Amino acid sequence: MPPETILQKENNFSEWYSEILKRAEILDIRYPVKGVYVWYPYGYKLRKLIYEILQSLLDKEHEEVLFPLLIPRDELMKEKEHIKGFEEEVFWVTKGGSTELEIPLALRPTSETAIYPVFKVWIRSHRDLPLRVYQIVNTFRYETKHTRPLIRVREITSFKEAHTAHASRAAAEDQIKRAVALYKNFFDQLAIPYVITRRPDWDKFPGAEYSLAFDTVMPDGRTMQIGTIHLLGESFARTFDIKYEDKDGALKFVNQTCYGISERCVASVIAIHGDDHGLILPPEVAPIQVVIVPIVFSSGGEGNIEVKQVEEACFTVQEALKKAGIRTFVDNSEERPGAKYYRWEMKGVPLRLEIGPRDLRNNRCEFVRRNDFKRVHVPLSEVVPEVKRTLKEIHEEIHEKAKETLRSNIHKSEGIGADKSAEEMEELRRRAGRGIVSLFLCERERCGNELEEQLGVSVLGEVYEPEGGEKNEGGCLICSEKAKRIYAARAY
RNA sequence: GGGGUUGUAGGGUAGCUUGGUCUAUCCUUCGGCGUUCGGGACGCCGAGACCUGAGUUCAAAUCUCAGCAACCCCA
Repeated sequence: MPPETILQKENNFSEWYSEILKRAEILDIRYPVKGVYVWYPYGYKLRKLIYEILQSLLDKEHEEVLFPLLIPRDELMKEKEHIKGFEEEVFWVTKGGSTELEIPLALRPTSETAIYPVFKVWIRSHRDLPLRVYQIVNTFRYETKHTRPLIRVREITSFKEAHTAHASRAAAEDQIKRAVALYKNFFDQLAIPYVITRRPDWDKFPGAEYSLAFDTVMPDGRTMQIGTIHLLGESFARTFDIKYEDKDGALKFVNQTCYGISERCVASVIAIHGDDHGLILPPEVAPIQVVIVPIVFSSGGEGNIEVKQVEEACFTVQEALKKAGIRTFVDNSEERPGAKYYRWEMKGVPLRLEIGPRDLRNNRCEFVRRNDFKRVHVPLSEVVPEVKRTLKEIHEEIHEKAKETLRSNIHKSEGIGADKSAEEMEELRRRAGRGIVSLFLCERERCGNELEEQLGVSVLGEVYEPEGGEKNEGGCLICSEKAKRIYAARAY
C-alpha cells in the first residue's frame, strides 16, 4: 500500500478533480480560451476506448454520419421552442475575412437543425423508415456559468448524438426504450451507476415532447446528467416538413427521437472510480490494462545476467498478454520501481505485474490490483488466464462499490406531505446537500420551483423505472395533491 | 444572474502591505555526469518565470484602470 497520498477526493472533490486531470494527463486546461481544453494523448486514448464501446453498441442499428458544424441562421431559428432554449448560448460566425456575412452561421449547439432539413430530402417513403443515424462531433455552447473541464464546457468535443425517424408514434416510443437499454448497457460497461428520470415538463429538451435523463452522483454529492433521450414526436417534422408516403399513399409526418451523450461520461469514469492515489479505470477502457514493472536492480552482487533474464521474462509475458488481446505495457525506464508504481497508479492502470529475480527463481510474478492494492503471487504459466480473471473481477468490484455509493446517496422521504414540519424540511434540505432526495411532487411547475427554492435543489424528474414493491404515488410535498415519486438533488 | 479571490520558470511557491542592491526565493521539473536501485534516491553542473495592454512615477513583479484566464461562494 502506497504510504503517501497528496490528493483528497472526499474532502475537496473540486481540487482532486482538476489535479487528477493534470497529473494523470487526461486534459490540459492551459489553453487560453474559456471553457475549451486540450486532450493529452493518454486522455484521448481513454476517450477513444470509451467511445468505441458506445459506437459498437450504436452500430448494431444506427449508421454513422457526419453533418457540418455550421448552421445557417434561418434554419437554426425555424423551430421556435428549440431556439428559445439555445439562443443565448449560440456562437456566431458573422464574418468571412473582413466581409460581413449576409446570413450569419451558427456553430452547432446541437444538430437537429442541421440534420432535419436533410432528413426532409432523404425521407420519401415508409421504406426509408426507420432512419437511425448518429454522429460524434464537437458542438459549441456559450456557457455563462462556471466552466469545468469535461463537465461544463464551451466546446463539447465529443458529443454523440443519435437521431431517428419513424413511421409512427409507437415506433418512436419503442426506439426510446431501445435507447434506454443501449445507454444502460454502455454505462454498465463503464461501471457507472445511474438513475433514470423523466425530466419535468418545464425542464425538457427544447422542442421535445418529453426527455429522459441518466444522472449519476458525483463524489461531492451533486448529481451530473450523463445522458439524455428525447421523444420529439412530430414537432420537428412539422417545422422541417419531414414527410413520408405511407403504404396507402397518404403523406404523413415522421415521428422522431434523438439522444445524446457527451464527454461527461469520461468525467464520470474519472470522478466516480478514482481515489486519493489517482485514477482507477475500468479495465474495459483503460488505455493500459496491465503494466509490467521489471525489478531489475537486485541489491548486492553482479546483477547483469539477472537483469537480462528479468527483462526477457517481462517481454515474454507481455507478448502472451498481447496475443490474448490485453493492452500491456512494460515500463523498463530508468526510474526506480517505486516511482513507476506511483505513476501508473495515478494513471489508473487496473493491474500491475512485478517481475524480479526473486520471482523468477520461483517461476512466478506478482499481481497488484489498483483498486484495493491487493498483492498475490501467480505462477508464470498461469499469467494470461489469471490476468483475464482479475480484470473481470476488478470491473465487478468497482462497479459494485460505485453502485453501493449511489444507493447510499439516495434518501427516500416517506410520509412527508404538505403538512411537513419545519424540522422535516430542514432534514430534507440537509440530505439534499449530499445526494439525491426521493419524494412525492406533482407535475406543476409552481410546486417544482417552490421545492427547488426551499431545498436548494434541482428537480431531476419522475423516477422512470420505479423499484417493484415501492410506493410510488403520494401527496405532493408542496400542495398535497396527487403526485408521483421524483428525484431531486443539487446538480452540476 | 450576483459577489469574491487569484495570475511570478513545465507544475507549486516566496517577494507585493511601505515602488529602488530583484542581477527575483525555495521545492519540483527538465538536460548532463557519477553513485544508487523490491514503494516517490542522492551529489555536482546546467536550463527555465514576473498574464496582456494602458496609466502613475526619475524608477513598477510590487500602485491604478481595463482586458483575458483560473478558482471559490451565493442565487
